[in-house]
Amino acid sequence: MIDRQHLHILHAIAHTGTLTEAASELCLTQSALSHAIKKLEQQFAIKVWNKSGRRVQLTQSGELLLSFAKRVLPQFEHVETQLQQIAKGERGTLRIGMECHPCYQWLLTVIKPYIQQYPDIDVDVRQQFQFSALGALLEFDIDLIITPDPLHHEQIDYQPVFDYEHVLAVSAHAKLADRAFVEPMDLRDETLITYPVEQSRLDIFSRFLTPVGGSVKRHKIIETTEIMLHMVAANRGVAALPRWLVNQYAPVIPIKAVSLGEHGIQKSIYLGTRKHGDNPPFLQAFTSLAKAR
Amino acid sequence: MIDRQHLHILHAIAHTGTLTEAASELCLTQSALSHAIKKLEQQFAIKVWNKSGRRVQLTQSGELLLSFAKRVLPQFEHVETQLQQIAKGERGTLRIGMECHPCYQWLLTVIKPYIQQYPDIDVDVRQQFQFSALGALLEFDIDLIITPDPLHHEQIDYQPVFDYEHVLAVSAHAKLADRAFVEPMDLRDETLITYPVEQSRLDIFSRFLTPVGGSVKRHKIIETTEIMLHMVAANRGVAALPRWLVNQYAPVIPIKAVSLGEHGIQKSIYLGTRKHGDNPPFLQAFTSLAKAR
DNA sequence: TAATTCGATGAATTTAATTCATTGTTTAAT
DNA sequence: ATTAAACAATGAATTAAATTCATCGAATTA
Repeated sequence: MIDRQHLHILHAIAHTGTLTEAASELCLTQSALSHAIKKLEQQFAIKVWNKSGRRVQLTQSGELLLSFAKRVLPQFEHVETQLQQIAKGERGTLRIGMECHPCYQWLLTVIKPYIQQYPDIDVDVRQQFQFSALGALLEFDIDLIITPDPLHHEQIDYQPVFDYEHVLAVSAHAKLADRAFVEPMDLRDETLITYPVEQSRLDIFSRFLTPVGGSVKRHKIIETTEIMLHMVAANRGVAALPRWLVNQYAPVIPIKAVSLGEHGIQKSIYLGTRKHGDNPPFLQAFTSLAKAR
Repeated sequence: MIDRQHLHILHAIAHTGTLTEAASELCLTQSALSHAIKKLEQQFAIKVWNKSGRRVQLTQSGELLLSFAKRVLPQFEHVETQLQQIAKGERGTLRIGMECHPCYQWLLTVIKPYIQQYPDIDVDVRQQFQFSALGALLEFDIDLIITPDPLHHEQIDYQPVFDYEHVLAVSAHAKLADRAFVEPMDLRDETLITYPVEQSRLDIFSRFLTPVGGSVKRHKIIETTEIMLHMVAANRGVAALPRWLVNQYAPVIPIKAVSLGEHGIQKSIYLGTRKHGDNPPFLQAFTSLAKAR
């Protein structure tokens, strides 16, 4: 079997002309090279070089191997450089799984400075795991999940990175728009618009309506934030969303944020990572940057 | 150092999914793969895979190595195939050194059937060694010399492949044109045109003039056959050349062949090869074909 | 002609690769 | 819930391979 070492030997021979010099270049003895190539020659029943005087002269097989060596050895070196960059955290792909729709807006504000600071790190945001990113994290398909609902798991480490209030988005012209906050009973005759998530993971149910036996008139599912907000603005329903998100759209879409209950629903965005495994350095860098923000 | 074996391991892992299966594919134990990659990991301070359940999941480093393996392993296999072809004599370059100008004409008639019979053998005819091909043969720069002058050498084996008569080419209108043969004395007042070779290697001197103390009026050096023949036709001199060569040009250039001496000078074209060394099988095939012709 | 340089080679040695035997997990089956 | 089977990791033992050492012979240089 042709081995990388054989290629190194051929290469060294080619530009020194003698075994002895080539050997010292490779920090080996002349004997080692001679034996190594002899073995290759026996394996393939070829000659790699011929003695010509007291130098060596490559045969056709030797020239073939040499040209292969010149082509392929730099590729090995390149891959090794890349591995070293990965080891030093200078290169890699940060694979992020998103589990919440509105988190994306927040994520952008973190990614922007991150990619400037780490130009050789590819950032790969995957939204297809929207509702089951945990499994993907455990399967090493992603390295980080961003979620407002830190489902407890033995091997996952969560860290809060951003606090916000979960509020009710209502049309600026709705009768609830002037209220300082709403009570569960106020939603009895409203249409509630939510993302397509199981009800137990929607805070407006689990932390607002369900505890006091409240309910809504209708429950409508919408996937995209923008359409959801336009529906709200048109007074076709209300939606529970982060306050910062509602405020961000308020100047362009006539909507208003109203607290859910007297004290509001306090939430956080969490970053989830595997406790064990090979978390690369640039992942730590990302979480640090996210927390500092 | 990344080794070819590491790439084989990565490749096997990738399409089996488990160390155990990959190991049996490579005719090794699971332990061997584990140790081999562990060493690589330590060397580069990386992780190549992570355990995910009881399978194994490649990391980014692992994927990098895998894609490299997929790219480079086929190249190794290709080169090995080429080496085997060389070993079996199915592939190679027949490097021929020409030592005589007129031999080229003869060579063409041999090469034509040869390249049809051996389509994977490149034929490389080098004329730059015209007057010192022997050294090139001993230095392994060529594998075969074609020469009418088999300079004896311990390590060179000569075989005659083509007999011909060395004749004097004269203008069709010259007074010597009607002679059955010329004597050395007839050249006393002639201009002799030869190739630029040392005089001792010119048969007209060594086998015709010098033995009887003959000489010529002038000795002119010309490198190319065509010009030489035109000079002869214009009666500007005479030249010693193979009869078949003169006859070949006679229909288009007004020249005539006259024997040198009553019995003529009989010559042969020889093929010279190294007695020892790595003479490839297709070289033997060439000499056989040349002799059969 | 002698001294030097170089590659080849067999034997000895060192180094590296591989296996063996075992452990701890994970998954599937009972 | 328990057990059994499948799997990867690991340290120690073993085997295989690479490398060196010590010479030799051939080629070149002084």
